[in-house]
Amino acid sequence: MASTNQELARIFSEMAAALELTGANPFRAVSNNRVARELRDLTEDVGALVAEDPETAVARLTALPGIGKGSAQKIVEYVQTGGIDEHRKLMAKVPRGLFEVLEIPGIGPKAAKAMWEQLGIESVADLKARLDDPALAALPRMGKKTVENIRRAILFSEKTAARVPLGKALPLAIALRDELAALPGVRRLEYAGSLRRGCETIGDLDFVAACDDPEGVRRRFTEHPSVTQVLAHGDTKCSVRLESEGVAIQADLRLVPEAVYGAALLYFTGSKEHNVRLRERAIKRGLRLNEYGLFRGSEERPQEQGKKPLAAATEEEIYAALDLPWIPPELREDRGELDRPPPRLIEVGDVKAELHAHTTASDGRMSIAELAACARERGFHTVAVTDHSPSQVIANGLSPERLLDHLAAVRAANDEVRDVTILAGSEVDVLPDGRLDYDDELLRRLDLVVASPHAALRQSPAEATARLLKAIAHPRVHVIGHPTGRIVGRREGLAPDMAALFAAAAEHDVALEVNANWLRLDLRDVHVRGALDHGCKIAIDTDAHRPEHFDLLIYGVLTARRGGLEAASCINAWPAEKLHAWLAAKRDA
DNA sequence: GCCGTTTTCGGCCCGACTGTTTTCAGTCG
Repeated sequence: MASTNQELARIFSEMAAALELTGANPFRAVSNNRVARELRDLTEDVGALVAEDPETAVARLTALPGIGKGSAQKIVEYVQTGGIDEHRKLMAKVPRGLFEVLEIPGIGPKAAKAMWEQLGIESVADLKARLDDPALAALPRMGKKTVENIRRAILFSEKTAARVPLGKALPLAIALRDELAALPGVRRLEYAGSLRRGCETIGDLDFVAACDDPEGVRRRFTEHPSVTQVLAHGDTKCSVRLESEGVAIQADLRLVPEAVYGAALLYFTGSKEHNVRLRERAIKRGLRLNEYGLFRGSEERPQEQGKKPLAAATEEEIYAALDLPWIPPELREDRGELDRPPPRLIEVGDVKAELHAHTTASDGRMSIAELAACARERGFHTVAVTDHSPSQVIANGLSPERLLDHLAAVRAANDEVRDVTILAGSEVDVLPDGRLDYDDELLRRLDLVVASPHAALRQSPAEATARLLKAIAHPRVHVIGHPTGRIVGRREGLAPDMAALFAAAAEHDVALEVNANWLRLDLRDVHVRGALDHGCKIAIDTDAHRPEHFDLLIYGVLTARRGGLEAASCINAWPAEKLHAWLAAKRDA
């Protein structure tokens, strides 16, 4: 069941779209979108907040950047009455189907409004039916080519998911990057955009290149075998649609002189909101920032006047000229990163333990020895065997008797190996009512207990909160595995009051997992931030079922970095002695 | 609608590209 926060975020987004479609002041639309974004990222449950005390809730909400008195009142109105009057009025004016028309690349509010008002087009279905109608091409600023582009955009959107999961986009981008970077004359080339920021889904691939032979790189890019359509090919920027390994995605390449590579990389990495903050900061200092560098003065296109930028070659020097330290891409989301010194974010190399992995005893493909070998290959000091508990029938969950046998096998394997410690653990189901799937006596015999919700993932936020709070309070639990059970783009999962979970996890000294599988990434980035603010410990685990799953670690690390995680707060990055002592303390308590 | 080391009113980031137009609006990132 969706949380109040997410419901409200959707409503504010809808109001923004409706405002655009009715020709309202465009800044009002921007503003509503900003509120939607804050709500989406907020880990406190506004429903609970308002229920407790509306006045405090308003104060708390207006303290958030981008939420003013007006929007805070609307949020209260929603919680108290179940709806927002202005939203209802806007919805009565604008057909719902128009929102999906607005989603089509190339169609903005002006075009959608004209189609709707002049031709009565109220949905993508309507639009498709009118594609050959001359009246469509006759609309202002429309024409044959524009209509053709719309037709292709609709076809493309029908066969591809709106956004591609990080785990599919990253390997594709790395392959393309390496291929382009190997061309003669290429001095710098990197992927940028949401991919470089490590976002959980990717809208399109962005590449920035500095090279001696732009034409050669441009040609290789636009004529690449995976390209299905060239959308634009200017001197400095080209855009294509490409399909590869079952992934269909747009890709942009920006070609720049090496002297301004940093400015272009910064610009193309975004986020857009982070860039806006940087430009505002530049203006306050009498400077102007664009993709060609940081310039003195406020004249437009200073690079065309032959003016020399104060900084442009590297991101570091641009941040420095704005009196800022270099900010890691994962933090560039306009979530206050300009107002606090950036942490020394965790890296893949910091992780020295895998604490959530499966063997052939349940649904994994590795023996205990193979699991240990994978850990050793990566230089880990510890790996935990955490097979499923009986409720996971599909996953061949272990009965108490089988678990006891398995424990003995793990301890025997541990005696056989050097330089890796194999821990005997379990991924125990958190049952719908919050009880665990093994009794306490059995749990006491385990080195590590990862408690995870697998079933009843549609229960209400209140039930989910109670369920997970109970698991967190259990004295034998070390880690809560994939706490919400969401699947990126497919299953919403539980929507508990995350702030309440963080407080409890901090109190009971339970670590919260970032499941590194790119289908999960659960906790998600904003949860990590919230958990750290509460003083929680974080685990990053791959939930490995096969050897190659150990390679998923990067996705968990990127997500954790987006939440601001430092190695010290990640139990997988601790030295062996510290980790083992922490685990044992919980068992012996 | 939000916001304020000039401001409680009047601003609100910046440039590339396309397809429409005869100089630029719309869209995108």
